[in-house]
Amino acid sequence: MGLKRTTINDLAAKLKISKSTISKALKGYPDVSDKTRKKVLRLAKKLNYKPNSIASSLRTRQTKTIGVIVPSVVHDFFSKVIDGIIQEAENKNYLVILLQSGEHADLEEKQLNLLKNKQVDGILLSVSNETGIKERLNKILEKGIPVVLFDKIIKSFECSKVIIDDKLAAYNAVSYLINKGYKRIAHFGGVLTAQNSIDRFLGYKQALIDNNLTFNPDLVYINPNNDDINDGYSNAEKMLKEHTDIDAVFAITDLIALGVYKYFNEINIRIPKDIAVFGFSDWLISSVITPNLSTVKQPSFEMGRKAVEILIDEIKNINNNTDFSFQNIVLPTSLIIRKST
Amino acid sequence: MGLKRTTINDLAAKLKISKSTISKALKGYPDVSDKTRKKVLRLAKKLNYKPNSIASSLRTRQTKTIGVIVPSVVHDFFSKVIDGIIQEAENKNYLVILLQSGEHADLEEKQLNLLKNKQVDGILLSVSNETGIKERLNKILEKGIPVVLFDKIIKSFECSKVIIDDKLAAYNAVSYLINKGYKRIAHFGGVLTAQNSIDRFLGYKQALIDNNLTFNPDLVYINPNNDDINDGYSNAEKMLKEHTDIDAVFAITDLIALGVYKYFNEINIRIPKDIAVFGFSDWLISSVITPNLSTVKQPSFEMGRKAVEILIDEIKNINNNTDFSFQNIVLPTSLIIRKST
DNA sequence: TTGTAGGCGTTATCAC
DNA sequence: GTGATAACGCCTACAA
Repeated sequence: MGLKRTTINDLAAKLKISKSTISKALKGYPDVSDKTRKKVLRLAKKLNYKPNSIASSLRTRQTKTIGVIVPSVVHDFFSKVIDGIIQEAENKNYLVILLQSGEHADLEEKQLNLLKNKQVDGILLSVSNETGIKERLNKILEKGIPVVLFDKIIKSFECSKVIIDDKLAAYNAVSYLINKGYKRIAHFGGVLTAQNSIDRFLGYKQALIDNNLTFNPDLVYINPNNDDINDGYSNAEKMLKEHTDIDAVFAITDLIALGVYKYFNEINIRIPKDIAVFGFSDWLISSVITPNLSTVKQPSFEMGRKAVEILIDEIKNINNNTDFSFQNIVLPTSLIIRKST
Repeated sequence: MGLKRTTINDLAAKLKISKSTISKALKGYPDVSDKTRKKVLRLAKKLNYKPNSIASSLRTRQTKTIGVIVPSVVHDFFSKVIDGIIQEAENKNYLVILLQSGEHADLEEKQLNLLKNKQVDGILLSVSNETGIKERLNKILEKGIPVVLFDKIIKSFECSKVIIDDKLAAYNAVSYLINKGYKRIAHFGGVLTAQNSIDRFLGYKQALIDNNLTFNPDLVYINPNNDDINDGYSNAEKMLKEHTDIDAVFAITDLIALGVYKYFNEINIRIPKDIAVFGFSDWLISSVITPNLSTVKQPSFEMGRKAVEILIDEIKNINNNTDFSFQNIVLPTSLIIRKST
């Protein structure tokens, strides 16, 4: 059976060279003669030697692996972020362990511990909507392992972050609506435990105020799940029961906007003629539906890529005992204006 | 500095108990007295002891980690499969390392080797469209590590597989079109190096033949990238230049169908009145576009879940030296009939 | 330039 | 019920 993989010891035995020399030859250390290096390399190839990275990890305390936790993978935005993460990690010779919190703080905590036990070199996290994460994070992450938060962050947690300016993006979107002449603008927001929900709400509110429109809390509808079309659907129904003069909806995500579309379609409300709709995130779907949806474009792939870049820099700095300070990267967004507004 | 994590040795030193006993106590072995077990557990908790799974892996030759390679993560279908994979793996206390081949056989091969070096306990793979994979797979995977292929498989490679019956699903879809009265049905297929492209094409062809319609190779349009709307778009344009009598299109994926939608919209061809369109995969988008798209529903989450289940069974069997035979699981699909046909 | 020796943290075997 | 010892495969001072 060829079941046993060849190890450094096997090479050493066959070649009658000490295993330290083998190791050095394999890793291209300068203090090995060309002759022996070649001998080693040749046999290594012949016996199909592959380093056992577990053994190496135990010894060097580096796994060349990062852990990633997102609320969900089945998600246009997060899947693109993950794409960026995996690709950049691979460029830098890191592997990615992926976990989904499902927006549950308990699971998130458990997963964080799993990753630590697995000795990942660093963690990328987009936090769940549940509250009280900060204290847990503090406790779990106090010891040495670098963490970079992206997209869904906790402001007060001290670490590097890669985000967009949710407040500004929302502000711009709503300002655009106002400039277009819409005056009774409802907001279909998220639960206000999540920082990005808060910021998008704040941007909405500020845009109204700065444009001398009154902010009316009654026009704010909370969607328990940002990514559930049904939430948008039922809030649209609710809104139209309570108000007859709405002329635009600013939704926290494209999926909520889609729920609005669905209900409006059913009762023959025309978009944007009767009521305009603005989304957030630019899901694939948004450019294809009729009328296609105006939305906020987020740099998803780049967010993942950048988060990895920062994380790996921090890992290196820690290994070299180099001082470094946390970064707070704010990636630019843009409005995509289409037919729904 | 609390930088150093507490180890079994620390516990042993503090408690003046040998580390072997500590280890046993920690893992709930029966041959440890209640008294010492409690002592150990208490101190472990107090010092926040967490096992180092790397050390354990080196010793036990089990990493409790599986590797997964898919063509792409930004993909409605694969993201759902991955969801199923991660969740089932987590249920069984396995972690998932995720990699994307981008349909490149070279990268795929490199990644397979990476995963092996990382000592993953098993691999889940959905192969790329490029050819010649089988020989490479044989070479890479000859030694002991179990592999389960899913969705995009290589028929002749000997291992367990989790798939759908692509040919039957396509056959059913096209038969449905024929029964509805459509007679000049074009196929927008994929490159014929991929088994599922081949099978969907074969299903299309067989349905025509069984219903006494002539199969015309000119009505088959190949899309280099199954998931590129633009391919569907340009083939739609090409098709209408070459044929004026087409009354239905059976597309290999919903995204190709969307490309068809896009072109038809631009030149005011009405779906399904002028030409019907049938998709494959039931992307989220398909239920929302106008007219919403008839398509084939695949059990994506379940496919991932089942693949993990089989893989972990095989891992266990190998560890126990139990014989087992490869499974070939064919998951059921169904037609979702909507407004586009 | 090469080799020796020890250890990373855990687990398994065997003796006490 | 407990402990001594070795081993998993690799890396790295340090010595020769």
